[in-house]
Amino acid sequence: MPRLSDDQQAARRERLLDAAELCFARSGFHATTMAEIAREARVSAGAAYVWFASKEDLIAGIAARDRARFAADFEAIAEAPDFAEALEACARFHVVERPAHKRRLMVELAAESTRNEAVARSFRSVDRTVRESLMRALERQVAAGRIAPAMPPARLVPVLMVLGDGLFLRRAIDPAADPEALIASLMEMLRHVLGPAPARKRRKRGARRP
Amino acid sequence: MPRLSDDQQAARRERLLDAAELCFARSGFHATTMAEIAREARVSAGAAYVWFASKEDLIAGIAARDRARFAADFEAIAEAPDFAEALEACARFHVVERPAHKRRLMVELAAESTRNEAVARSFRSVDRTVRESLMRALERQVAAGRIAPAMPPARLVPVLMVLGDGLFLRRAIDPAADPEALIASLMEMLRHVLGPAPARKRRKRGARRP
Amino acid sequence: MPRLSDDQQAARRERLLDAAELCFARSGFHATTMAEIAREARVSAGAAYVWFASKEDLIAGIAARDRARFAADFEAIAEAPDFAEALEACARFHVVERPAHKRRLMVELAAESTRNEAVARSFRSVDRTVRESLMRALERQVAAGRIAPAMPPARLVPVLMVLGDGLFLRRAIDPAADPEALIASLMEMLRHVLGPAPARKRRKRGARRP
Amino acid sequence: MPRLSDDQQAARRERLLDAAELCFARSGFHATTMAEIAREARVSAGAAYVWFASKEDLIAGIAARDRARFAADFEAIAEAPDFAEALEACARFHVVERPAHKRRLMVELAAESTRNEAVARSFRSVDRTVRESLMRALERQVAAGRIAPAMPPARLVPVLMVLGDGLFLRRAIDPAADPEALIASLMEMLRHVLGPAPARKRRKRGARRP
DNA sequence: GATGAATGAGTATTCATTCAT
DNA sequence: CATGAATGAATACTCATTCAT
Repeated sequence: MPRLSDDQQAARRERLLDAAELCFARSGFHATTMAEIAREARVSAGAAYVWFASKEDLIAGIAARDRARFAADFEAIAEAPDFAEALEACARFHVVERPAHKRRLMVELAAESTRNEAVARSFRSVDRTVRESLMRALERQVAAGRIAPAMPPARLVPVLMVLGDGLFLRRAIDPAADPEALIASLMEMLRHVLGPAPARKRRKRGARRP
Repeated sequence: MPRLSDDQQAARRERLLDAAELCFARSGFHATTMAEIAREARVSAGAAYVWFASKEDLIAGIAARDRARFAADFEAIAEAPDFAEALEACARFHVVERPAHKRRLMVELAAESTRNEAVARSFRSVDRTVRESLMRALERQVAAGRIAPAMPPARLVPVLMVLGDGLFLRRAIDPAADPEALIASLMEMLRHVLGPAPARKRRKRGARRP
Repeated sequence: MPRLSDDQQAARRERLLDAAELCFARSGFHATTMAEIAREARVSAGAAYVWFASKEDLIAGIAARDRARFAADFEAIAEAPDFAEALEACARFHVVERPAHKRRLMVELAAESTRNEAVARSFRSVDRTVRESLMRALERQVAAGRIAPAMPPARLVPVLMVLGDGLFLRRAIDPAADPEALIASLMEMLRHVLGPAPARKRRKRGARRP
Repeated sequence: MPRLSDDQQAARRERLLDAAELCFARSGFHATTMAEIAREARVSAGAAYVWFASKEDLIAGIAARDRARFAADFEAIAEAPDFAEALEACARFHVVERPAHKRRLMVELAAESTRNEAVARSFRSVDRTVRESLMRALERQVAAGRIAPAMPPARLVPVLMVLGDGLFLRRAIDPAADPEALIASLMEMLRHVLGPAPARKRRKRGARRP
């Protein structure tokens, strides 16, 4: 049979990952059967094994894709002109706009990361990326005199990451949480800590955003 | 064997809960077999079923006990003289002193709470307790003039909870995180937001916020 | 502790047998647990084992009691003045008046008799008794000139037993069967075969039942 | 392995049903393990579940197949030229020729029919078929003047069914019963009740019974 | 490459039975 | 004698994985 093109292969993988994500978020890794995933992806039971060596590998694949997306978003933040604004947009995207199952999946993955080395690697890798991106962003903004944080970036970055973790977790498991209100409150707190942009810079900002 | 006293019954349950907690934290709910738990508790395979109707019920039992402990800690905070200090002590206890498996377990429980209604109930219940305790604490401190938060308690409490969630999650899954440093940074940020404290500092505050 | 009197002991056994009968008829031997039986008898789980060595022994005990009752009924038939009448009364008692669970139990026991030697013994024993009683009854009635069967007693008795078996089984498993109609039809057929009571007795019967 | 043809699928089911029948008749439904059945059918432990949803479903499958066979036999009787002869042949087939385990199984199924709705349905369905076939047969024979029953078909049919039930049960659980003798006696009784035969034979029979 | 039937190890749960009190 | 907690062997059923077609 004709070998599938790379594009087709990638499409097959994506389709299985999508199906698996849905199923895993719905029932958890262990309560989800390979048969369910195959059904959701509308392929046969054996088909998944052409693209993933095992269920574990499928989980790892999901972690890798999910975390890669995450890392990319934070690298974008590092380049954004207004840090707080970019951070808020990113938070809103992940916590409000993305479908809920993505967040549930993240908690599942977090739990799994303590046992599945491949998943743990994905988490470590994205953590490093996020940390570095945030550091870079903060340092640039400080250097530019746009913020004056109440603590040095090296201490502030872990705090930002904890805030993100908490926002994610809370939103994933507490259906009563109001994400917009939470983001607003967190950003307000954050602006306190990042420090009001010094008075002398206001003009600049005022110029850009009248 | 005549009926066990209530104390003895409770002891049997505790022993099983302890064993289950260990095993669950080690391998996750689904990869842990009832046989393992029984072995860890040094009882027979069937013994668990004398005290818990099912594995699910055992998980729910763990959630209930864990969350109850948590709620109690926060009720204590509400009565403490110095809010920030009490909060910090509580954080340090849960995030530094308690054995690591309790934290891993909490992530596991969080993931499970989206599927197991009994676990979800435990989470909702402790959330309510924590929220109310924090509200009470903040309002008392504000009334006493010991803090002057940058935002009303009703907005601050969710922020505090998200901070706690994040601290917990980060500490549970990131072995590289330095909990003491994190707590210190978070408390510093918090003190910024809670506003400068005691009377001897009031003049300063009065100066800043007339 | 004071040894129970024989009467008390017998009462305990009867109570357990009654409970077991109910449970067994309701769910079958194997789906019934010793715990259910104990609960139904309002004794503890271990109590049954004071009076019966095992579940199997309990089943055998039920078979023995049930079949003994049956054998006694047929011995009475052998002594009755009017054979057909006595037979009909016996059929009506077992098939109409006795509680339905006794019949369901009998089917259960019949199935079990192919596997449980003690139960099989009970069945063989009652079969012998019934056969002999019927033989005796038929021969006496023939000798007395009250019946003139279309076939010799040695051939008729097995037929009667098959009729009884069928009546019992049908009534046990077919809720739509009308037992009174069935008995009437069977008796009518039987009277055909038993032969009309000789002419000289007709007046007597006619006198009794005008 | 691509999808099996319908024939192959049916063959797989038949093989499992055969194995299950043997095992069930040998040890009863509940004492038979799915592993035993699989071994008897020379397939793996999980294979049964590809074709039957559960043990219960397997039992129901046996009941359906067994009863279907039974119903077909009786429909054939309805078409036979000589009713009594056909009935006798059918009885002989089921009670003498078929392997003993089929009869033991029927008692087992009868007991189960009071608890397993699918089995009960099979019994009800075959009962209806048998009843209708017998009715049709009797009415045709009566109309043709070949029999003159001592009671109307509507009363005779239930009697015939009870006779069949009894014959089956007796033969299933009483190893001492002589099936040929039983059938002969029952048929003799039956011929009494069905009444004198065709006109052209009347002289002979009339000679015997003036 | 795709299919889905087949495998068989693995597991939660049940339950007859025991026995310390 | 009675209790009911404890035992541990037994079993229906599941499911990741394989592989013949």
